[in-house]
Amino acid sequence: MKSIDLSKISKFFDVNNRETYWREQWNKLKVHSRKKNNERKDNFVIDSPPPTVSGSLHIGHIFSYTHQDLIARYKRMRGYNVVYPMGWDDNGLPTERRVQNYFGVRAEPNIPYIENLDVEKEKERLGIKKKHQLIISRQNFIEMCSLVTMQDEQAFKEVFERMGYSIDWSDLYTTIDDKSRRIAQRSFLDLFQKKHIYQVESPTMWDVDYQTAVAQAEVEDREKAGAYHDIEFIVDKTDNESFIISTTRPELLAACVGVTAHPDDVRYKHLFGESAITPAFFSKVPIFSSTEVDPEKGTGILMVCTFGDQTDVQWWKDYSLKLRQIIGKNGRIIYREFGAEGWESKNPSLANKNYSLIIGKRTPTVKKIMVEILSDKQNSVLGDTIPLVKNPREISHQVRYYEKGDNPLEYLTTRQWFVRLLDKKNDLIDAGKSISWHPSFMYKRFENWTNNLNSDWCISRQRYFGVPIPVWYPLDNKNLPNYNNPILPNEDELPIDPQISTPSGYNESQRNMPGGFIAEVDVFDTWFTSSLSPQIVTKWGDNEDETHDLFPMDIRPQSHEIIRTWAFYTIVKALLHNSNIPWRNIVISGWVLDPDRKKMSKSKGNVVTPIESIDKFGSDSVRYWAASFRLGADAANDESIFKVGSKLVNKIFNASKFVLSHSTKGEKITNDLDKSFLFELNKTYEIATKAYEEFEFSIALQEIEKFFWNSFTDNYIEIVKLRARNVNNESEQSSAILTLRITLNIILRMFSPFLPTITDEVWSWVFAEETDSESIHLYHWPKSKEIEKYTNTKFNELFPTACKIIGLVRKAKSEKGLSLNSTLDKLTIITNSNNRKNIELFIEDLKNCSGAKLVEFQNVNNENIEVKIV
RNA sequence: GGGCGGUUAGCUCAGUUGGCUAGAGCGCGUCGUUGACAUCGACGAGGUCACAGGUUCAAGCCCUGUAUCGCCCA
Repeated sequence: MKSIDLSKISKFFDVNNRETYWREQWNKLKVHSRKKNNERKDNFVIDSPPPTVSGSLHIGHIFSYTHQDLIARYKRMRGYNVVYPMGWDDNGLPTERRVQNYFGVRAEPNIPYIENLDVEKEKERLGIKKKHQLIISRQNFIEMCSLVTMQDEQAFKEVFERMGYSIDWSDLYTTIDDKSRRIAQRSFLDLFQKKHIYQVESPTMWDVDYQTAVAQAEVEDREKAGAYHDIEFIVDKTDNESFIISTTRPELLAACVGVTAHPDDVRYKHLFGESAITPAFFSKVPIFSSTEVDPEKGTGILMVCTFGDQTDVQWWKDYSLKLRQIIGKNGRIIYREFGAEGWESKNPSLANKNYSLIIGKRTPTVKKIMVEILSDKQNSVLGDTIPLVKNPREISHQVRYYEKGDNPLEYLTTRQWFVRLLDKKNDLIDAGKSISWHPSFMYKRFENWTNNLNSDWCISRQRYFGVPIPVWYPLDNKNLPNYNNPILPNEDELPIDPQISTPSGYNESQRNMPGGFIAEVDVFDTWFTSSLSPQIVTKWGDNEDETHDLFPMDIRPQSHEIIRTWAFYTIVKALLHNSNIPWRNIVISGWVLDPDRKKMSKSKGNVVTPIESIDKFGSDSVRYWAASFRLGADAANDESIFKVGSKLVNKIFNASKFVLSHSTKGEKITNDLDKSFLFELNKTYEIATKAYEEFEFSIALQEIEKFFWNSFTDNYIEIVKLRARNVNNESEQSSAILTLRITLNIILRMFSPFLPTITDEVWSWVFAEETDSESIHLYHWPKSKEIEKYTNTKFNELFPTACKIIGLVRKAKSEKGLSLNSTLDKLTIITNSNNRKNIELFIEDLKNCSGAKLVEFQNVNNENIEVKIV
């Protein structure tokens, strides 16, 4: 039996140095490589989140990626072929912004591609100043995005490796690479063929800064200051009755197409069916009733505009109102002419004079101008009273924003592609129910979201760095596109960029020509691609398609704020493409909060990067911190827990030195106390394993740690220390040494998913050779028979009893001010005869550990145990 | 307004189907080091389990309500 020479092992564990060594070693041994063509039941597949690679990783990423890795490492030890891929999400707006600033370029549709583009030289050639943007093709823009993201990807990978994540890098993908583009476009073709996709020109939420449509999932409400403007309208009747509407959006008065109030509202009941005339623009609009109106709000009667909000859109559809769109794609008021068709006015010249004051302005300015216009009684319908009946009343209200945007969303009528979802709510909820959510209450978030969906999924974006929507449209003889008959590519041509590729049956010379074709310029919503992470990893539809072996996947780890996006859309895609759930389990990590309990975010400026903590405490300690929180629970970025982790690492290092410095030729565990101790180990093993199976790794960690520190180092080692050195009783000695080594071996394996570096370090001293397993991470999870074969149920209580007595002796010594290793002339144990019989089984260990020269018993008829020392 | 989660020691958190005197780590106090470890060990102080009712032989845990913090959605 091999043992170690204590004098050759350093006093402290050099974390940083050994981390580097072990990362190289794991790569060499291919510890994290998965096998292909394994049967589904032997694989454990993780649908790991591809981080957005614009910017840097923060400690919150490390928190949740550690949770995944704990599961990956555990399952690998359980004998599964663990498929743990990684992706980089480089697709989308954050990258676009960076590239624009970094290179000073901007993409636009219909710009020719330039091979080997050198931005500096091209600017010089065209005489463009350095700080001005060069307009380039989408393809060139995508190439630059790839360049920029590559640097981040390298940095991310280094942090992930430093943390010891057992990712199989051979499955790496990026959401803009050929494979992802191909599969995203294949997804589109499949959904199109299955008639889940449609294209329509209709009011859609629009961000005026990014100038793109956005989906419901990307919208957030923000509390903003606003003001009610009370404006007088006139009923279009001979007696000139008037009423006052209350609106927070006076800038849309020119877009007013109706007036509505609650059907039961006695104030306005008699008006339904009549028409009203707007001030300033003198449009005649219908007055109708709607139960959607809250009579308590404002004046109880309101104007309907195209479009102020979602209900305006609904009223517009339900009551077939006119379309008067006045806000352009850039958020500025566009040119309109009152008096023209659709823009009828009782006083076109005054209407146009007023309107000319707001053309080209943005909404905040328009609000102010409208207040001025409406403060002039000339602009009232009858020309006699001021239409703005009182000063605007300031309020605070919820305003809808694109989550990445700085200005409120507008509803613009544009042509967009949609995936039909509203008819699938029940199927989606059923799918969500058949997935196990960890923690289970997170399912409610999904259910609420799905139930509250109010629009189909808008998947087209008017952006550049994304996956192109793979369609063309035929052009008629007047050069107008026929959007109803899109031309789709063949599947084997994918991925394509319709601005570069030619549809079959056409020549490139027919591009943009009458009778020819025109390319779709939009790209997909980034979620359209990221929601395919399971299909991308399994290479769905490709030649080496692994769907059969890997799908549905086992777990989806993620955090809770993207349940409505990433989890939701992934469930959608799996349902529509595979008629299945994407994964059996979804495992949700909480957030990392700063010490003030605020969520870390770049905008708050409270982001902490992990590198400093890893340098200071070592990655095992950072992993310890992440592992000590249960799923779904938010965690504070608390340095004191990193410290606890590094203390544990150190303790493992030292205890292992002690245990492995002993060796024996014996092979039997004969001592009953040793057996009783192993029974305790078995209990810990069972609790930890069960917790792990339920992804409750924090409980597993807590149990293992408690056993290691309290039972093993503080008690068992202290109790058998002298016996393990006693060469005069070989069988007793070897029983102790074997117990120490078996226990250490099993504890190390149970700790190894949490603390992969220190456990492999210690494993390499002796156990690697004994087990013929060069890394602990290649060895299997402990099996209960490894422990149970040594236990003997008859004396299960011996070890707890021994701990109790040792505790009492320590307390007594402490109270007398004696040092713990002081000797005692006599130790008296006061208890009943049954306990006495048990204690006598380990009386020699007890003498050794307490320093007592003599142990006496005092018989009482009592289960309790008390001690006296002299 | 609807939904979800939290509220336990000075701090960070456990407490699994109700069951002995409510736990851990950190911090604090006292004491202790020549052989695994001072990045250690021992002992100790510290809690009306947010509040109010209720169910029960028994409630931190179950029920009702309230307060408060956070999140998701209108």
